[in-house]
Amino acid sequence: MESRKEEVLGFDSVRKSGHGALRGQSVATSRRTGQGQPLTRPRALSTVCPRAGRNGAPPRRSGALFVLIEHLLGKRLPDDPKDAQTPGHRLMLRGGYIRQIGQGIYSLLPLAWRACAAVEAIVREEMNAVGGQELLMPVTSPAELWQESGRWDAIGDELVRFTDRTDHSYVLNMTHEEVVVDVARGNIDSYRQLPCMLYQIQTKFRDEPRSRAGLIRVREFTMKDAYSFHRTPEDLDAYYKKVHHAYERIFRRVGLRDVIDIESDTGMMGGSVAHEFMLVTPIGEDTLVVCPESGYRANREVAAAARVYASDEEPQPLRDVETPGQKTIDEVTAFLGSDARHACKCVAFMNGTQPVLAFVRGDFEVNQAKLRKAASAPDLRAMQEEEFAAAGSVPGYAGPVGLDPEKVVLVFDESVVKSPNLIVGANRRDWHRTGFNFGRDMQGGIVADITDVVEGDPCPLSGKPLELKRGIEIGNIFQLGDKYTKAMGFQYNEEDGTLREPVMGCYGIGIGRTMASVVEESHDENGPIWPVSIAPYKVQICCLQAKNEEIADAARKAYEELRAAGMDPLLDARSVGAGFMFADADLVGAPIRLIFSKRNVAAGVAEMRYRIAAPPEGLPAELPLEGLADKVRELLAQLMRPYTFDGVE
RNA sequence: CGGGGUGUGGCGCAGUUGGCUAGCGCACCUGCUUUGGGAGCAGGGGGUCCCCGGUUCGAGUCCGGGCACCCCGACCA
Repeated sequence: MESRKEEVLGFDSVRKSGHGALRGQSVATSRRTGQGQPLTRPRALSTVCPRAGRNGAPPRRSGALFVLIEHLLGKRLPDDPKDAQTPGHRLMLRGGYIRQIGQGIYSLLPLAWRACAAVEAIVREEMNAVGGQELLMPVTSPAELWQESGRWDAIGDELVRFTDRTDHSYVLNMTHEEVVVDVARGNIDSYRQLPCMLYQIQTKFRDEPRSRAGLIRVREFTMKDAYSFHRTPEDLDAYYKKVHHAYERIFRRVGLRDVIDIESDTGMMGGSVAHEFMLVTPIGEDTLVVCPESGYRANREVAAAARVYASDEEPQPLRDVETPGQKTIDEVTAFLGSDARHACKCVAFMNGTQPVLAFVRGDFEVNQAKLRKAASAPDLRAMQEEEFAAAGSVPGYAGPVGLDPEKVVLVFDESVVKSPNLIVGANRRDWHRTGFNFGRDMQGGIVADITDVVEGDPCPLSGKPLELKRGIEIGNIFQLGDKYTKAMGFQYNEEDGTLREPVMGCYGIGIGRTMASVVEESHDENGPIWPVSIAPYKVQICCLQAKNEEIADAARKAYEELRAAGMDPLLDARSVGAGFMFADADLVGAPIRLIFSKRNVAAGVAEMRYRIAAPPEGLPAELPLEGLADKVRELLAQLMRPYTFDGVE
């Protein structure tokens, strides 16, 4: 295999006259295809000797190894691709970071992959630091495992299922609770082995109904997922806090600035306590509720508000009123000369075949995550018009009075329970009722908070106005409890000889999404501004006037010295205009740029440019070529400081 | 799954009521000249016009059906 590879990569086939093996047409022919395409892989890019450079640029030195920008796979474009929506997506397409292959499915080209690899390295360090053991679980798993946990039925189309040639059912794992519990139950028998944390960095597939914004929301993605097992909920809780802290370190180290942790919904993962780590950004898909006063912060799916519904209105009698053709809250209240605060909105759902009607005051919106939890209705979907009859109601005129609680689940928001004299639907066409008072006109049903928090609602902690923000979820942590260990029969021997199920936590980070979030947060119109910690290339050498032997030699010498000193610079010695070269360099986004030119080389210096969000004071504008590598290394160490903790905890 | 939009070389686009060999800019290749923020001249290569069917002497263009991708919504462990 090894010898074959060398032969195919054909280092010796670099032709004197011109192109490197990667571009050349005469490289070894692929035996399989016979089409004469050079068989290459990205790895080869960093080891292949480059071409001599066009137009008589200096020939390569024998034995020298370069990473030349013309060998860097990924075409950099002057125009914005039309499908790009967010700034980060646009720059990653323009810079040749990613290539879309289908809806929500991308190849990561070398630049993106290098940044992701840097993110992964940081994640590994921090997971190892909290005692994690890395392993690798498969992309697929048999249906039986998911039937054991109950999620084979509980999860919808998002879980991709398929059968093999012998008609056995499998899934593409969208998460790995089932698989990791299987691994753990086969390997952990004793309390002595607990606590235990296992993690992997692996591909997930979720058949999202809609992907968007490049790597921000995709169907196939790389995720770091970690799972911990504990003897007691207290131990889980303590460990959960440790991972929480590790996550803060990770997001700081990858250079994300505006990340907050918020309380979140546990959704179909189950469990009790959960937090999400959100990059706060207007392009985010989640709505966050925060209180600057108390520090309260939560996903809108679970956020609470301390609303007050005081009213001194006298209860009015319940009365039928004709409202021909008036269906919406706006229409009905306008027709009756009232307002949305005096109306009761009914939103109709189905949970499988079970009708679920949610009642909120007219000026609020139903929060489906809250409703799902309150009504124990995991499969909530909007009710179709033709399903209203079975629920005993009429679209546009649905109201709480007169429905059969045996057939219909009724959920009332506090805003309805505590507000007097509401306008409600009469459950017959063209009729409403006024003067509805919960308690007098309606008993029973489920009473719960099922509304969205709105801007300015009082904070549950401080009572001050809440603010709404948007965010991208880049990580989450859950306390799962014993849901999976119990369902899948994972037991261990306690000290006293009894059999017990461990309690479990799980902890995810989207690797590609984190990398893409960095670009969303840190860029200008010319390209990403990479944090030094995850920049695909930390140093780029730009050699202007590369046809001049002396200048090119100086640039190449610097390149070799930097490499020898353990750095991995990118060398651009193309015979192109300075503007062209700098524009490309901006798209690559190396934080440190060394510029070699006639006047710099004559002065015995490399000119320094920095692509850094907040450059520290006193960065050198040039460095002497003498001892350049050491100086650059020191500079890099200095620039890395904001992304490390320097032993300070 | 609903609503809207787009499919023409690697990217961005033009292509009239159906009519000549399908065009433009960028990118790419060759040569020369240039070289500090996307250079100039000359020459050159690259296209199943998303797919299938139909109408027609003739279809990128008209008709029917499909597919893909994007946006908004529904959905989202």
